[in-house]
Amino acid sequence: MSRCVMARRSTTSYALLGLLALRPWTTYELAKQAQRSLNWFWPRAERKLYDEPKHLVDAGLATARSESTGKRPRTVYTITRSGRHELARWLDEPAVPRAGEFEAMVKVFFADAGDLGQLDATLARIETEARERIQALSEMAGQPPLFHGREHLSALTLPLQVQQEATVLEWAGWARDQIRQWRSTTDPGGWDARSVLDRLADTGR
Amino acid sequence: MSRCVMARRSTTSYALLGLLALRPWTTYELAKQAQRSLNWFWPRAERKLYDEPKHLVDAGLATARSESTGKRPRTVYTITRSGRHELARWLDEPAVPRAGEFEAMVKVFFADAGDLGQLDATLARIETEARERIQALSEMAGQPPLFHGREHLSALTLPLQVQQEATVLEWAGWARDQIRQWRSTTDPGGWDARSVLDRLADTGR
DNA sequence: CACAGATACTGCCCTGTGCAGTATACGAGA
DNA sequence: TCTCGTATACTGCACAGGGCAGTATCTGTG
Repeated sequence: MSRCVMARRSTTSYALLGLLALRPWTTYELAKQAQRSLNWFWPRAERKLYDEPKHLVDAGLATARSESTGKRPRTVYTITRSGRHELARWLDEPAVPRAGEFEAMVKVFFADAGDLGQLDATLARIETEARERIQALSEMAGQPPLFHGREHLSALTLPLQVQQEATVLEWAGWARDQIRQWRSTTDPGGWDARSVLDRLADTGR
Repeated sequence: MSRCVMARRSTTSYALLGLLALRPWTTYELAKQAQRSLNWFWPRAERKLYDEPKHLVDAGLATARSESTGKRPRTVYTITRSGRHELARWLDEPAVPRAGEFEAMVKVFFADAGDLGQLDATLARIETEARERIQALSEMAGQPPLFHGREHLSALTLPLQVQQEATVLEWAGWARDQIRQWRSTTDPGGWDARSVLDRLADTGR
């Protein structure tokens, strides 16, 4: 049946297994739901979300059932007893460290290759994005829950997402204020970088 | 010489091009420096950092010079005029949205597949990691700068990194406090999830 | 009845990761 | 002088993941 039942599953596998623990889903529903709920802390391309459930079946953690809507086929996945057990076991493993990709910050870090207008535009886009995300998150919080009996878990995780965005928003505003004092991207004029860094060095003490 | 001079470069390419704009580096130095400075907002495996400079040379954005330390060869990369121009042009492009991977949050979100002890352990590990990172960042801030004349850019970017970690640290402490009021991971008892969510829904207004 | 938008995927090529493997260089201590 | 640990300087391989294009059917609205 399957060659590698014992292969270590990826985080993406476990994330989908977590959704399957709530109820059975078709691949399409699973992909959409993953993008709605998991995208904030475990973003994955739709393409990937179509492949993973097959691996779960190979590993015996889920079963697939072929159904159809008229002439169009669809696959419904259901978690197995072994799948629930494996999910609970996974919760014990220490997680891989947090990692963030923030291309705009690369542009800020190398701002001295361009001019102040470019830097301010980058910061402005960061602000706009953060504002939009806070909006989206607060709308999510206002809506009735997709699964009753799981509101407490949303209420535990959502505040961090919102606060992360608020932190970015506040920082971008501060940064735009600071660079107004600069002469150019290579010359901050009288702006005191050292005192900012020294204050950070103190927070670690 | 090269077949795809016009291919769109990846963010990783531009990040390394940014480092090359500061001074010439050997591949090894470039890889180490990228992990020290860029890892916070653009993390990439060392393996990848060895491949990318070759693509930059193919695209005419850098030149490679073979040197040697005794019998051991090494390659020194230098940015070209065309490379500096391309880097400045890239600063104008809107950046791809921020994306974060946070496996521990997946474990928190699916905590109802396990017990309160597992959830608390996950939150405790998040706290420890955040504390260690704040420590590392504040040590970076305290050290003399690697390039003089670039302190202002570190002073602009570092505060966000520190504040992000502080936000995670604070949230994890709050979350541990909250779950002490829960009966189990599936039953929060009298804990009022709704009021937390309603407060978040208000922040977006 | 047409058409937009949702459903339900697959193939291809490229980027990126983890790990193992292969060397040499160099300084500190036995 | 020899050894050993650490830094230097990479490459190969298998697999995870992303972006995009393509294919086809279903359903509700005008």
